[in-house]
Amino acid sequence: MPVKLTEVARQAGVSLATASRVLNGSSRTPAAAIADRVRAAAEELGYVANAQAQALARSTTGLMGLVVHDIADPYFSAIAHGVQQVALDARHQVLLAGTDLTGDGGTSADAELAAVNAFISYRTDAIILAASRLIEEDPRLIKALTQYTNNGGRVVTLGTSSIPEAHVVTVANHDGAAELVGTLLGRGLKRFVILAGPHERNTARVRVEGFLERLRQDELEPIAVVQGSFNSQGGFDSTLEFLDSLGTAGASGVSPLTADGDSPLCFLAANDVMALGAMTALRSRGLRIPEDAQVAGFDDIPTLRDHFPGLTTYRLPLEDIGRMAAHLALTPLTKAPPSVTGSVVLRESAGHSTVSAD
Amino acid sequence: MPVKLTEVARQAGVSLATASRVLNGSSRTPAAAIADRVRAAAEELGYVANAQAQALARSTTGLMGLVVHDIADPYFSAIAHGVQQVALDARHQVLLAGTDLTGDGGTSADAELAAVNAFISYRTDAIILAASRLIEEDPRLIKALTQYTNNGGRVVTLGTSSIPEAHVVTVANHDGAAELVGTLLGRGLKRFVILAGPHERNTARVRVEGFLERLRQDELEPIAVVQGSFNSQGGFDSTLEFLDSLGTAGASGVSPLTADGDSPLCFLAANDVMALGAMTALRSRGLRIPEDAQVAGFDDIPTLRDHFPGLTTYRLPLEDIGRMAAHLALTPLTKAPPSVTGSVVLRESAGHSTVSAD
DNA sequence: TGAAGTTTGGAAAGCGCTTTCCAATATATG
DNA sequence: CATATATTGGAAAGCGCTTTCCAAACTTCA
Repeated sequence: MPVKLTEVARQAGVSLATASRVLNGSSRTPAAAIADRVRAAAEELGYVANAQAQALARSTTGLMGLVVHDIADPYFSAIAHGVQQVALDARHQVLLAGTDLTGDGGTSADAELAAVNAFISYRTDAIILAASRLIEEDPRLIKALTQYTNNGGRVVTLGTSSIPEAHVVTVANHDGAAELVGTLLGRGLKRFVILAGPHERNTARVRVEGFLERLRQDELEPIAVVQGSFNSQGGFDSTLEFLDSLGTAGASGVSPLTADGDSPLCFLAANDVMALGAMTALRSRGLRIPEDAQVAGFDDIPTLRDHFPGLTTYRLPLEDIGRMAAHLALTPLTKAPPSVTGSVVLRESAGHSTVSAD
Repeated sequence: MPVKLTEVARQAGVSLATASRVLNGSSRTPAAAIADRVRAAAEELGYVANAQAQALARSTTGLMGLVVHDIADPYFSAIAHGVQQVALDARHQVLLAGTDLTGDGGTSADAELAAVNAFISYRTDAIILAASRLIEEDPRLIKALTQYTNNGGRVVTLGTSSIPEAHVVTVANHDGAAELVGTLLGRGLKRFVILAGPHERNTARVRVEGFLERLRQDELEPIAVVQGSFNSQGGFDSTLEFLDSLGTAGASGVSPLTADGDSPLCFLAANDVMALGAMTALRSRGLRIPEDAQVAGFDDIPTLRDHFPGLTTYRLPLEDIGRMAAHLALTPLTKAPPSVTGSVVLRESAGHSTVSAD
């Protein structure tokens, strides 16, 4: 039903080949007079090239697939934003899929596999896996992606992954976590509760390891490590769980978490949204931040800008990460594979102007 | 390079037609024995159908295009999330574009046109325009979309639009704004500053009109209407601008905004992110919320869950809106076009437990 | 058992482009 | 002026599928 190149060619009185050459970027450029006629005809008829047909003929689609976990999570949407920028510059379209949507009651690994298969089916030129990798990759995923790369597809992952042939944007999850703890230790904090994400998620696990390692370096142990889902609710639930586990033991004073002389208790969350959930939980129990309890996150998601009290965190340049991933996805890697580090950002929620560090 | 149907057919010892019929959902189902052979061959070779070729042959792509403004804005990512859910159920892939990315220094209207043209080129089965409409639609956009719908494409917009043939998800922007103000008035608030979004954006404008109309109904006028961009920064800047415009006039007490006996000043923002920016601005001037100034937003974006003080707002079921839009995009509208209303959510930032309403 | 009806698999014609050859014309060279 | 060399437009062969016909093979029923 849409007008096709044949019609443009007829209208311009040229052959199909000529029309194709002037309209859709070929190495050969027909004479100016002819070209103008073709362009005029296309304009008049409102011709829009059929990208599907072009893809079939060119065997490249101009598509790039992006797999996130939950696009409504600021972490992922920031990355997606970065990806989009590069895609736009490279005149590529981005196909988006989320692994939090498990249509048929499957796991998020199933959702990821389904997304990847869909992308492969659409012959995307590249696939960016931004949803955090699992410790144990699904063999079906590996198989599909291996075949994909063998066929010329490019795949990019964030952090590290056990996916062969994947280009990876290395992120300082471990070292950043350690650095964050180091800074907090330097500000006099000593008592930590770790709000860990799901253990099978690499990023979550690696960050927690970074926390623990740095603590060990100072011969410290966290008071508790609570596992929770990798979102606000997870931070909220874990925090409540921890508070409840204290039982009536600490129900004495205004600040049940701080015995006299103790440094304040600090919750280290595996990411910012968990930290925010934790703050909400603490508040719901009437605890003041940072006086009664402190909180630190990881990522520095953009929405933190308007949070109060400000969340101490480790800043990752999320949009840059998205951009790098997209670059890696599109261009045959010239320089060394990118490695991203961030920096500690101290805000009111922890280590900023604590009682002990002032 | 990827294995194709011909190879599967050969391997299974059947014709191309048969292989196609068993693998890619046809109305005709070959005999069970044959079908098994074909499936086995496909599995063994790792066959993945080429969606581009299918699209060409079937003249339907299974794609749906989603145009948002800024995917990193929680408002849009919530909607996108809803869209994704329906797309997944309908086995469609979603192509994402953002109008905040203006590659070649164009306007966001240019970006939207480019996105729509790209979607048309990829022959998406439907296009959802979630980026807020302009008062004055770009004629090129209208032309492109009209041709698109004439060719069987479906287009969906949010709010209202002057795009002919578009299916629209009506949203209670006006009435919701009025209701919100009504509630605040009922709680004793009388003095308002409106943080308006860009006037050319329909949603922003309509909400402000709702605010104004309800005020007028009580023979009230806002103290000021400040224009700002439709994001956190816009709310921040507008608020500062307003505060500065007060000059030294209010620099006397702790709470320069409230003369004795006055009800507190309340900032009405055209959306939540602006409201959050406003709160940040107020805080930066040492003003307490809600004691010194109050704030209300619009949307109830999911990230509000963890904000403190809680933002009073008008809750819109954003994911539902996304879902509805996607439904409208995929199925030939059976019932009446959907109309979405929300509800006022009172939180600490305004009208919740104000001095005057307690 | 034969005619009519019903399945079932396959051949081949597209779907809308790109691109390789080819032929024709224009330009340069001896 | 004839020949060699660029340049340019067009015919046609795909790209990997779907789907319409057809024909062959079975059923069914009188």
